[in-house]
Amino acid sequence: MDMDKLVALCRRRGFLFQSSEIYGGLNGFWDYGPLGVELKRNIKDAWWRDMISGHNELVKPAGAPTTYEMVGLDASIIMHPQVWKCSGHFDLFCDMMVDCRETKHRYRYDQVRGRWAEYQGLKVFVTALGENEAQDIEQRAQKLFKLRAKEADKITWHGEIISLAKVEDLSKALAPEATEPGTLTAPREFNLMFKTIVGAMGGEEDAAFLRPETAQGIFVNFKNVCDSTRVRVPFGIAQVGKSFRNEITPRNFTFRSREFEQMEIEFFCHPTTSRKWYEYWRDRRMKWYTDLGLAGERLRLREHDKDELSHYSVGTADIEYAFPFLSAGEYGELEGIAHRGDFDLRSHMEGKLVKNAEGCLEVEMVDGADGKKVAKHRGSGRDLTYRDDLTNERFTPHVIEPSAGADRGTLAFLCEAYHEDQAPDDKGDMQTRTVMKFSPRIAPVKAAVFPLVKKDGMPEAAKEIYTALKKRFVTFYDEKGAVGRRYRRQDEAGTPYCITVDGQTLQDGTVTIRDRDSLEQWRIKSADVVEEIAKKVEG
RNA sequence: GCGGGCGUAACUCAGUUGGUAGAGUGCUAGCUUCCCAAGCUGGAUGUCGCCGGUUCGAGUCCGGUCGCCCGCUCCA
Repeated sequence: MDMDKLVALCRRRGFLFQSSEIYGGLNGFWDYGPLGVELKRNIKDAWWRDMISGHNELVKPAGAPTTYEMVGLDASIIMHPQVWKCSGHFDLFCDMMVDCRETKHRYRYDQVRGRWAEYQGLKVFVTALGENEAQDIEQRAQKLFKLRAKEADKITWHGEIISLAKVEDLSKALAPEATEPGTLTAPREFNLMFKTIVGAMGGEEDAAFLRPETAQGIFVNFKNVCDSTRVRVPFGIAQVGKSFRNEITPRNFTFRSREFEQMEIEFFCHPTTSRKWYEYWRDRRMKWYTDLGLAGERLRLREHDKDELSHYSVGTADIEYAFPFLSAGEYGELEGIAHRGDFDLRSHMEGKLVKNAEGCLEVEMVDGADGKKVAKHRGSGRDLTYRDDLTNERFTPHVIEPSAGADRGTLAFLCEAYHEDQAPDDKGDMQTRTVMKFSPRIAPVKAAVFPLVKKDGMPEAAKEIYTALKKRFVTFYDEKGAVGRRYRRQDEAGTPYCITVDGQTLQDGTVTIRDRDSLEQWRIKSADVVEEIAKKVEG
């Protein structure tokens, strides 16, 4: 499938527009048009219904260890800045970076390390990356000074290996992959989170951030939900909402946007059953996509390798889609299902966590004012543990996080739906037909109603059917031009069913109903149209 | 962020050595039409991405900027 054709169709038919287009557009931001908003809403609604409001806590679903409860939440986009410090986003997303003009590589300013080397009056701060930094630094210094290995002792070394951040004059620094000194730019702030100011008179000390993920709103409300709803572990809290990240390179249509919408679940369970719950959610979420029509070879479930896992995770799987804009064999992430252990709740209790030498999580400490070690980012100090009031056991729940991208999902459904096939025109010649084969449940428009010709009372009969359908479904009415043209227009919008009033309708009260994919038509009573569409769309 | 390519109607694209912008499709009005886009007759549409410069005159030349595509980089 040609991505350019899909992009053109999305614009032409009103699925997606570039944000602020009349002003030249804004990179990384997109608007959903009249058809797009219906599609995306249908996807979000299906998710909410299937995961939360339609979940029956009395029945154990297939594959689940036990019954469980699901509730929803809608947290604010701007939260207390400490949330992002404890979650780790602040340190990770607000680094100072330096760029190398020669190699075009970018480094974290404080992570580049090196040592002062001097030879024949030339003093250079030689840097290196990786595990063998001491050895690499020596070799790179030799190379820079054009010395043989046996002449290595002609280099005078000053001080120990230190961070580049402690070097004042970057023009004397040899970048990790450069061949000459002085190629690094001045350190620049690198804000992956959107910064904003709270308060009309606020200054820098009132800085806050637009959330880079919805998940933290759930974690910080964990206790509120427990205290107000009588839910018992295991249970999940779900949330749909906008998140914001300054992506380095927004690209590939809406795939990597700076403003995007997430559908996230944080599922809280007992540590001993967490592995089983992880497997349950991984499989459940995969099935959700296939049930909605993302069923082909382009969709896959991929378990992360051990070394790919985040430091706190004991298991992660991605649901991925082979988007047409990716190279053959490459997949883009639609959803990640992560086993996060007790990392998040502990972070908000104790403070920002890091892995220690033994591989255990502990609060990251820094030197305080009086020389004592203090937490780098202090937690809330609130008790976020859970007490099972049947067993009286108190524990920090483990978390399974199925985190889906609503825009990425929408884009995948658009890609999957796009088809071109051959259909005969009124002369019997084959013509290329563009058809969006959405599953009826997510199709933006469920049905279109046409009078075959604009006379003989057909428009009146058609309008009656349209009015009845409109009460329950997004429906489209069209009486203009040749009926074939009207069918084709609906094909491009992905409307699964077209109802046509013809001469026979006026005699026996039946209409034709046309299937978008098979082009088959059959007759039903016009009084049965609403129920017939309901059966097809709602299953 | 870097390098390369590109930006003309809703879409796909023409537009010569600088001289006031065109086609097809689509859209639209009417007619025709009892079922799958190209039957007939009309109609509308562009600050030529944006800003500035050169010029008597810029879609065309120059600079900047924004956006898109490709390759690096980045992607919790």
